[in-house]
Amino acid sequence: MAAQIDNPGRNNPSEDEVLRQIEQAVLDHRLPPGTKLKEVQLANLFGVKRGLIRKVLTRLAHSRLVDQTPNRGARVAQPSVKEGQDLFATRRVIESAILETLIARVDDKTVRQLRKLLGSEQRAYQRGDSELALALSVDFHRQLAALAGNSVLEEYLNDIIRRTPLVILTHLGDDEQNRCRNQEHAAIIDAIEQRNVKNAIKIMNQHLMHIESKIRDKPKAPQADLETLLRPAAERAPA
Amino acid sequence: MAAQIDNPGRNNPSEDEVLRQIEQAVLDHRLPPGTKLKEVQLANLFGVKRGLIRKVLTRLAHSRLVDQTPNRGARVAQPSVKEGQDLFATRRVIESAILETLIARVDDKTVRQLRKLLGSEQRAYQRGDSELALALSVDFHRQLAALAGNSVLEEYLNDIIRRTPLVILTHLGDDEQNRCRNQEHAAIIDAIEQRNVKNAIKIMNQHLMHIESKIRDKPKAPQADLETLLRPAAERAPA
DNA sequence: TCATAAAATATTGTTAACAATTTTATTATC
DNA sequence: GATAATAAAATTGTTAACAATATTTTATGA
Repeated sequence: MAAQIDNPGRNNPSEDEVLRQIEQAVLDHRLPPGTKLKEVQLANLFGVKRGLIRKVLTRLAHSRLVDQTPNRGARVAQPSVKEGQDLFATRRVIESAILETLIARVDDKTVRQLRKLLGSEQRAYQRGDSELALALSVDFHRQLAALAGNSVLEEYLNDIIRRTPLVILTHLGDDEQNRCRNQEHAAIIDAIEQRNVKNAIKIMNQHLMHIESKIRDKPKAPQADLETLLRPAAERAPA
Repeated sequence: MAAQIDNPGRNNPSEDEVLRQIEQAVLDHRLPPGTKLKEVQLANLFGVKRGLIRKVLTRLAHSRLVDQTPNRGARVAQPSVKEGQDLFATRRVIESAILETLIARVDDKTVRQLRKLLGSEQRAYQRGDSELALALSVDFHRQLAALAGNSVLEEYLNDIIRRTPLVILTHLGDDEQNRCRNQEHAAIIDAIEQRNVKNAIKIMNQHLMHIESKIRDKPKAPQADLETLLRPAAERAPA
């Protein structure tokens, strides 16, 4: 776990700063779901007292990024398939509302801002800098929410953005196929520029569905019956 | 403040229980926005140690129900007008999505459940039991979310429900005019029964707009200029 | 009597110590 | 060598004491 947290022991970080760094480590896929978060270790890593870490873990648990079990400590959360599906479905609702709100108030400066961000994202992809590309693609969604100007929608979207990697990594793994498709960001900006709400929402939904549709219960391996289990090993079919 | 918290010193409540009781006091309009939440007092009231209260306050602050200022303690939050407007606008988005999801899966048993709840609510109104009526009208919305079956939407609606009284009490006061209109709950159930998504959403939006439209910046009193302020008192116009 | 400064009290923030529980390592037994 | 029991170590949970800060009360001077 130590390698996945920034080298933070330098300057006595605040509670908020520690919170942010752990969140960022989740977002960057550096802290996989299920990772045990030990208080003393974190306190040493960040150069803070254990009490501060306990506060941070409380907050992270309250946000569902972390599962806290009494006497067993904290782990990075592992959402169920159902929760993953619910999260993505809700994400479609929130992102659509953001687009609608944004388009009702958009101006040319806003569009230029978005295109500039898209440009950075595209260059990062071209350079093969996948860490930066990931960060910028996340920023794209954040920026839409910030520009829409509804602080509650923004808050919920940021919450969803923080939780999305947990779903993806838990159920699909860390594969570039499961990230934002960059060209869809461009198409969304085009639709925004054209003030075309319907089209923007349509593309956004496709954008999200390409990941969402893969989140489902995997077929369970057929359960061997008791008779099969009790047969001598030589007579069993290969597993 | 003591009178507004349940008599909780009896049985060593858990952290979650203390959290719930404070949330409920906000929801019941017993804890007005701006109320100072003193740690030692709360600890004595609930019969717990101060450390537990600090954890609860951290969680409440993280949920924006409470404002925590360093060295000055915690107060029940007082959302701005803008935040109130954003919250209601977001509520319309979330409630609409819940209705849509619910109607896609509704059966007769669900409709009966909702009608039963509505009946209790109507009887409370008729008896003039306004505390119970308030609680049941809140439960109506909660129930819609629970029955829709998307846990993330449910979570966000519950968050919104907890924060809504803060907006109303801060900006409109504790007036029965600013509560749910009971007949609109009935009309929403009718639309659900008819699987009429469009109509259900329309009524829900009207339901929320009757409060939302009152949340706005009040015109500021004209600011007296310096000349007026420096005139002898006898020559000043009445305030 | 009013305004200001000083003192006292209350409240919030932090900490290390200790208790309780869980996990890991070691030892004993078959 | 495998398993169970025991011991040791690690981790989480709780607490009271103390530090730091804010608020309230009291004293003093004009």
